[in-house]
Amino acid sequence: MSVGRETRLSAWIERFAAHFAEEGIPLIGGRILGYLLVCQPVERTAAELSQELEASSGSISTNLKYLVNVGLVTKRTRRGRQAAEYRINEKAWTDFIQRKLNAIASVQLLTDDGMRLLSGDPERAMRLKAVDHLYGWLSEELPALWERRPASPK
Amino acid sequence: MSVGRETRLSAWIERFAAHFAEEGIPLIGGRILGYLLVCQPVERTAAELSQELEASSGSISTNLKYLVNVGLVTKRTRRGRQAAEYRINEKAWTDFIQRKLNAIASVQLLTDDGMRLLSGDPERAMRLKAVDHLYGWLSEELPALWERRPASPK
DNA sequence: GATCCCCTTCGGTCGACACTGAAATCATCG
DNA sequence: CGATGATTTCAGTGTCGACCGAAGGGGATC
Repeated sequence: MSVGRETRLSAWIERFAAHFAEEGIPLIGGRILGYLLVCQPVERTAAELSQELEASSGSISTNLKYLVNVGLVTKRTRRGRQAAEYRINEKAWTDFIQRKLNAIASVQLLTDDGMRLLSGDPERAMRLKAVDHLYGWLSEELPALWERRPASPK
Repeated sequence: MSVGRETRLSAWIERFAAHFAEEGIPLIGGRILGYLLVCQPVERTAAELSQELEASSGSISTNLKYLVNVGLVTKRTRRGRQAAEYRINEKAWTDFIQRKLNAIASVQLLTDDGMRLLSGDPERAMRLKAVDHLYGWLSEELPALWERRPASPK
């Protein structure tokens, strides 16, 4: 007997959340992200998320606030509806990833400052130079690569 | 009256450590890294690091073990010397960065699995598809970019 | 304005992890 | 083999952050 699609999807959501937990996103935040990526219908209220994901209303609220803040989720309120509806904002994933790439490239600012402090002592600067060289290259190439990113599929 | 170079370097080390602390590397581990990148002479014993960085011998030991493990620092023991000497391994920075890039690209494995679970329901898969598309592109381009990385400067 | 939901806020708990310092371990040398 | 000096191990402490659930506040409907 095979497991149902929804069961497998919830296992997938858990894997999804686990991955982002390693990157510092709270587990429940990751679950919300994964869930909103595959749920039907696409919009959910906080109460629904709380029930589906078996998390307290407080945790849902905190994490939604965070996700809305970074743009990965959008909140929609409607007149005549007391409950706000939340949905994934696929568009924001580009910014999300760009921030990660920038974080890597930004080390170059650090190594650069370090090199300045060691100017006049090339011998001593050798170790830092090797690292600076690599990050210098990345800070050139990563933004350039990013410019070539494809548009979203239709 | 201007501050000395060593004072400014220790401030730089602190910034350096702070950056990597955000990426999950313990503060003391980051300090060791920064310090070993600029110290003169290049090799230090655990006891010296403990004194210079004002950290307990235990913390130094734990963090050196971690740094040696990921390859960023190498340990050298010498006959006739009870104290091991530690130094930066500039070469290992490439692997270190590659792991970061891989971590980003590896999300594609997740989105791919998700797409499989939603096959047969293109409507519902639309949101995930947008994200999968982006990560698919990254998982092509990042390794390709990495292949073009420059050799260390002489 | 009273009622009813729903959401957010907030105090409190729990677990994880960095760090310390002392004790145990290990290697070298007399 | 004992002494010495260095490192690793380990138990204990403190901090931080995720999470919960109850209390409070804001809309919407009547």
